[in-house]
Amino acid sequence: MTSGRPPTLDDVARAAGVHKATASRALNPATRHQVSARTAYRVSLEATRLGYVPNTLARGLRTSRTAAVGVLIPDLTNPLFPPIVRGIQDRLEQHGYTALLVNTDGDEARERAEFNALRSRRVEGFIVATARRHHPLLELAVRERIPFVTVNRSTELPTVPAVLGDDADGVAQAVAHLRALDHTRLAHLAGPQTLSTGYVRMRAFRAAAPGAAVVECASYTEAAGYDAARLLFERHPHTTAVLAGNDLIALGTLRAIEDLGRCCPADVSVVGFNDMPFADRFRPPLTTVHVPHHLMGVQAAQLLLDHLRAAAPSWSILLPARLVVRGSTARRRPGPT
Amino acid sequence: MTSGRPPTLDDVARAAGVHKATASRALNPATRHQVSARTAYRVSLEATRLGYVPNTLARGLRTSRTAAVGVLIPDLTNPLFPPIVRGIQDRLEQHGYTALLVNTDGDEARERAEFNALRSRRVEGFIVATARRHHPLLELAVRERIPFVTVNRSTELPTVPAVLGDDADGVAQAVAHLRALDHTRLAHLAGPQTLSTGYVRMRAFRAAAPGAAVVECASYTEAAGYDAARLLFERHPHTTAVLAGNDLIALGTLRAIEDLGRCCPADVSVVGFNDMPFADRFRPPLTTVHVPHHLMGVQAAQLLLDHLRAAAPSWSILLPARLVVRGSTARRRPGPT
DNA sequence: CTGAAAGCGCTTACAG
DNA sequence: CTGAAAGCGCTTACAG
Repeated sequence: MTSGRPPTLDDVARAAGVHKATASRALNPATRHQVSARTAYRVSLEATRLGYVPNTLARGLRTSRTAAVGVLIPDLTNPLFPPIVRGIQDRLEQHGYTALLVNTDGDEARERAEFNALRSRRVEGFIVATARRHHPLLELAVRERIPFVTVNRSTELPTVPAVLGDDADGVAQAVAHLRALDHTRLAHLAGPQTLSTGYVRMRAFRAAAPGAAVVECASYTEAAGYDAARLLFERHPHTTAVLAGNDLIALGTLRAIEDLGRCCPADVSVVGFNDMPFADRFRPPLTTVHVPHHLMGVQAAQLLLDHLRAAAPSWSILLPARLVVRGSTARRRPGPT
Repeated sequence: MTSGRPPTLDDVARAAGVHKATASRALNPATRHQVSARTAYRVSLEATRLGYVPNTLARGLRTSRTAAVGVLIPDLTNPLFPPIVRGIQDRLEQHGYTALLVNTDGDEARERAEFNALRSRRVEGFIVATARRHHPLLELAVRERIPFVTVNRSTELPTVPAVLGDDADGVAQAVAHLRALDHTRLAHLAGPQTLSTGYVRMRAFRAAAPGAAVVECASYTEAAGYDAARLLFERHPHTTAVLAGNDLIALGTLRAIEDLGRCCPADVSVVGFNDMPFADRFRPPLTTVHVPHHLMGVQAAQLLLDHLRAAAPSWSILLPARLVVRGSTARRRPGPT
């Protein structure tokens, strides 16, 4: 029954008594009409009988369309990325495409190596979640006219389509919320300024709260958030409200607050960014800016797909952000301060 | 500078003044020694100068080795899977392999379609995290001698290598912990019995706590955990300790306890399973059985790789589970019961 | 409507 | 050490 190698188109053709070119046309929905109904039927029958699975590599070699795209993310275990990736996969799959996913861990050399590995698999384009504001590899990609879009983060090259959350608006909502709770001594624990998210959120914060304290975190991690928060409370002990660069930084901030013998939200309010999965189950439940990550992935995939079909100039997409108020923010306690 | 199509091996060969067969040998580390040092150097030089990226599809077509494996998971946004996938990717990458990842959402038809799509890309084998105890598709894969291993869950076919956590031991530890806290009215909210994890944990619970209440959840989700917990407390209101089938079921249980006006851990202790990311940040911090998911992925990838190299009969791997005690379990309150 | 032929970009026995 | 040739499994103008 099962021979050593999987059946080829030629095997199917022979079994159906036709030439492999005819079998090819019969099996491809786009060319089926070029073939008599009877032939199409016989070929399909033999194909299923033999368990024929077309060889995508061979087709790709011939047509130079692989129906694969590369997806670059920093780290899949960062809770931000699974929903984005899932959105990408869902939309790609609808179009018969496959995502080839790689982690870069923020390492430039590794990113370059992975990028080339993906090119050697002849992906038709890239979805990039690792963009930095200045990004030599992406400059190269632009020069070589390699189709790509960025997601969540952008790069400071013109003409690169991006799918982003409306970070500036999210920050404005967060600051307005804290103001409405009577907080006057605000601070921002900013994400890395090499990343567009860190930069945009910080600028929006400065615009909304001129003169307020800002400390930059070394990375978007709980540990970096903890360190930055310690520094912040050392320098500005009377801070009563913190806008964190993202939810992981917020988690680090919560730990720092606890270690300092203070309490969130009684003494200090904390707002995160992203609304990561299970943020509502934390202690305290995290007030945070929700960004529609799954949708972001879907839109990024769609944008790339559009780009691949028509070489037409593409646009960027800004998705709405929305403050979600939970337990980590409270009215400022009227006190001696 | 940049022509329309990417440079081929023949372009490089011509630029270096040799035949493409020679260029091929020069560029492949395994055959470089068949070529003079001078030629090897010249070819490499031209390759980098032209920005040559070998076409993996063409190579794969010729050698029938694609250096790709398919990975089947239920849903990437389930927090259990990112660490496993990351482990798989890390080990695969070390060997120059790539993972092709697909989500099945527990849908059998979809799984079959994805499976065939992956076969059409000529993956060399599969890592399956979607295994059910009875699994027609995997039976087919065994019959057709398609190399695969299962991870986290197993299937009831002999000869299929699996990488699993030691669930039975994890359950034993959890029950011992609850007993040590004086709990006598234990209950288990079991995972689906169609899955090896649900089945094995339930059997281990029955063995450790004969006669104790067991309710099966419809799925490994928070919602199903909530429903099952409501049912449990209706039937067995005096339950003081619950072992949940996994952490998501535990989260549903916590919500049910709250809705019933009771308190965890004061009234009811809850133990989860898996130690999902940020389980320590929940309210209350979740006592749970830690399973080394990243390592699990690494081992699964290694096992498949071994399998691909030597057709030798392979083995299974059982990784240690370890109870992590946090805030959701406490000594039973001496009361009127 | 169908077949014969060429070719996508590689690798690898086979000669020399 | 190097080259010429065949072939992996498809698709697609080109004839008929």
